Amino acid sequence: MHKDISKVVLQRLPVYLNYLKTIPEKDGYISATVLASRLNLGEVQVRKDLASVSCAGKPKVGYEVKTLISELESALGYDNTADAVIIGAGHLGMALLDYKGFEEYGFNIVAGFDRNEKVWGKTEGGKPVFAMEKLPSLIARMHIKIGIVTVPATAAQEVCDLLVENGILAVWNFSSAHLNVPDGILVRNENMAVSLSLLVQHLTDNK
Amino acid sequence: MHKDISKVVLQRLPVYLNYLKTIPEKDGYISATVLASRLNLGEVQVRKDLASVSCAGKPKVGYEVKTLISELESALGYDNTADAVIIGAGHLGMALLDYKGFEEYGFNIVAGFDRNEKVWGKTEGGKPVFAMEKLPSLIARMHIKIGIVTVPATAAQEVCDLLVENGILAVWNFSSAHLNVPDGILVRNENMAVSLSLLVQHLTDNK
DNA sequence: AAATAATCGATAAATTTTTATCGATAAATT
DNA sequence: AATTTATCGATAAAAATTTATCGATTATTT
Repeated sequence: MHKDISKVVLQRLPVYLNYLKTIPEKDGYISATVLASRLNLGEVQVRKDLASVSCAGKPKVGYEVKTLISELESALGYDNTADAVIIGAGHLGMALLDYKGFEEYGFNIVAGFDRNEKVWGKTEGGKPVFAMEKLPSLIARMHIKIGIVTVPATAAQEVCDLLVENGILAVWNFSSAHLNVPDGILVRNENMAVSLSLLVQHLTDNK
Repeated sequence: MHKDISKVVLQRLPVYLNYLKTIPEKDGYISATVLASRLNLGEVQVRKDLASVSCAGKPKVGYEVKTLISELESALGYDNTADAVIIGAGHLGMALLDYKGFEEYGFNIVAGFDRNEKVWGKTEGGKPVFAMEKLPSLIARMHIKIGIVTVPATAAQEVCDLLVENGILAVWNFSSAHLNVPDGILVRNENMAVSLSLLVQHLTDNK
């Protein structure tokens, strides 16, 4: 079986998956060569990446798109059926609540939570937004291990503490605050400015 | 001067910067050792990363936080403000329009654009949302080079083409669509599910 | 049926990134 | 003033990642 796929490869796999779903060859075959040139990647790199997921490549024709897609999906979604909650139902929280990409990768955002009762109810996508008070019982009942923090920086630590108290093991932090957590709790910071920064860097380099 | 900072390092620098801005030692010194343990990174890695930006580290005490912050900021190019526009004023677009992190790091989202006239006007954060028709003139007048695409996947290519036609050089794509662009145009895809996936991976590994 | 062309997948080389080691240096201590 | 301690920064080693090479394989063409 295919295991131990490295981080960098794991980050590229969705690119392939994403692209394969849009191509006209959907019912036929595609070669690593073609895929590479379409995505502006190295031919060997693509072949090696795909090898970590599939062994159904045939010389002269390449990979059957259909099987490759399902192989990528299972590799990415394998063991990933994880539930998560979002704290902070502002624009970003709402956007993530309704983000369709998660389902595709086996993630399920169960619900959002917010202090402000004006946003309680349902999102456009049909996800519920509850009062903060309901958080502990829901986390416990559904054995949720992942919390997504989309509150303002000033409230982030407080929310984080609450999550940890209630048994959350991993925190995905969208606020700009640095979160202090006990050992064993994983924090991943998402900084939009970083991504934009890298984009701009590239822009000024190539000139 | 410090040049040729690699991509991986470039991605870590904002983590340091971000953290340094929040610490109590703001007016004093901090060592790579302490910084590393606080951020759960390798001591040597931190020292090496900082070396690519600063040479003001003093044995026994470490780096002066104040200077280190400004060295990081200038290395990351946060002095040079870059303007950008957002196409698609749904929840995600709105969230990005009002995202405070950008300003803080020297980026300026000038305006949002949307087909739907119901969202024209101002965001909560005071950023304007215009009709699509106003896009070409605004891009031209303000010499905007960066476009952020937050429309549904079905409209993404069309929007991308429009941006490119009007002189945009870099596209930050939040839709799940694969974008075709001419040579010389940079596309960066943001996939939320990938980030979450990496978080979960970590979670299941360490157990 | 044989020759040709395209591509896979494995192996190897090159490059990049991470981690380890260690002497030099500056503050703190004796 | 000498000694100890903590840390830097440079150099080296290890590990991971990317890129190149090449024989094997399979469809296509002759």
